[in-house]
Amino acid sequence: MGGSDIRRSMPLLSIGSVTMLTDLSARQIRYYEEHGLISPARTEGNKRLFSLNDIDKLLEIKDLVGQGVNMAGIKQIYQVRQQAKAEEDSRLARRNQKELSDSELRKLLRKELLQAGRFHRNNQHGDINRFFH
DNA sequence: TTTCTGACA
DNA sequence: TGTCAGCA
Repeated sequence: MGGSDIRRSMPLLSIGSVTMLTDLSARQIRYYEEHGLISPARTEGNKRLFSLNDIDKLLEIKDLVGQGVNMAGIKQIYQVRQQAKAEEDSRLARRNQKELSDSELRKLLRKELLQAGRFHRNNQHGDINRFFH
């Protein structure tokens, strides 16, 4: 995820601009929104504002439709896509949690070793802390 | 003028 | 999906 995602999700295009950019009809664009394929922002006057991400998505949909894929098919594709996304997220979450656990473990080990060292005389071989971050 | 929602001779 | 109505 780049830091420029905010720019690509910035709402700025009217439906008129989107029809010119995608060559899709306003009817189609609204239809795809009805089916949850896109979620453009709204102005105070309830006008739709599309982002560059929306444009990309609409172009993908246009391709799929061009390949003869119907609404049900397109929905399935996005369903699978978001499911894979969710699994990836939880995978990363588990990894991050393990890293945190390792960090806690290292902290604990250092404490134990330092305490054990106090039973001997001053570290004649240098600071045991050199083994830690 | 453009966009919005709803409906269908 | 197109298109028209009636609003804002």
